[in-house]
Amino acid sequence: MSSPKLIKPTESELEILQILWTKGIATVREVHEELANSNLKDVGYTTTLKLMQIMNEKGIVKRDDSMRTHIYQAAVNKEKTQKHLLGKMIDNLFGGSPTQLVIQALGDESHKASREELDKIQSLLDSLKK
Amino acid sequence: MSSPKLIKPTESELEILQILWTKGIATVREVHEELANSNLKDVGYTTTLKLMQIMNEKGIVKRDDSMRTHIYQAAVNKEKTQKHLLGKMIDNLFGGSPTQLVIQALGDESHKASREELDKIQSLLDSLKK
DNA sequence: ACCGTCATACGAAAATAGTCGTATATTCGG
DNA sequence: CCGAATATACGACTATTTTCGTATGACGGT
Repeated sequence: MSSPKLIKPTESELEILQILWTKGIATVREVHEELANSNLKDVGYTTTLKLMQIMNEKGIVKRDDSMRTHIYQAAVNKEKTQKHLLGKMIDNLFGGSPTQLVIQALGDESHKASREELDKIQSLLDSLKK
Repeated sequence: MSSPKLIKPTESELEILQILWTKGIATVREVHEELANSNLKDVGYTTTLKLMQIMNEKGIVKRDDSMRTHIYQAAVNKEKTQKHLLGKMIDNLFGGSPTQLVIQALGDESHKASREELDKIQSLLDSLKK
């Protein structure tokens, strides 16, 4: 096995992971600001800090603590994590059928796919068919 | 608002909901057996019972308790719930892009879509394209 | 009528997640 | 050198989820 880790980030952890995936590396302060600005999270600084410390213990993130201000980065692969959680959702919500999930996702009115995206899906579909 | 309920079933609750969505109605015993047989859940009977009682309090399921053995059924719509949680996942994990989610889902090795399912997706895709 | 089986109710422990207060150390401007 | 600002560490409190033990009542066979 290449990846012995069975990661299951919590919702808060996912919010942090997203930021790290986007920024590559970040300090606690940066992540905290990002959470505060961009969206739906209004917690104290030490809360974010604690979360990231725990994520570090779990191995979800890595950090460079050679300096006073520690530098964090994601330690789990974005695509792998997406796949893993998606697989769980397929099992938990769609009876193991990815097709049902795909149909619901494509039919989601509030997340419409563009023509371009549809084409992208089409070519993936083509390659799966052969 | 048609649906004032913001339902957010836990993972265990989703497992139970799935069974109820499939069977239509079921007793605690039936749900419990199903959980034990079909898959990844090995808990005591009273655990399942308690879960379903809580779900009843939350309004996630309804029950007919006019008889000694109560009969349960889902009180939340399957498609609505799927859509709701899927939308959350699209936002939380895929940056709001359902396309990325679809691609990951179709590429999931452990949940391969059959030829028949691929055709189903194809026709949905066709109708979206026009 | 009695007993073993099966049902629900209920309380509460155990596990997990999220929150923050406070202590302490480092840095920097003056 | 001193104090304000900023960093991490750490313990603890709260809430939620999951789990089960035990009590109690109903049913069915003998």
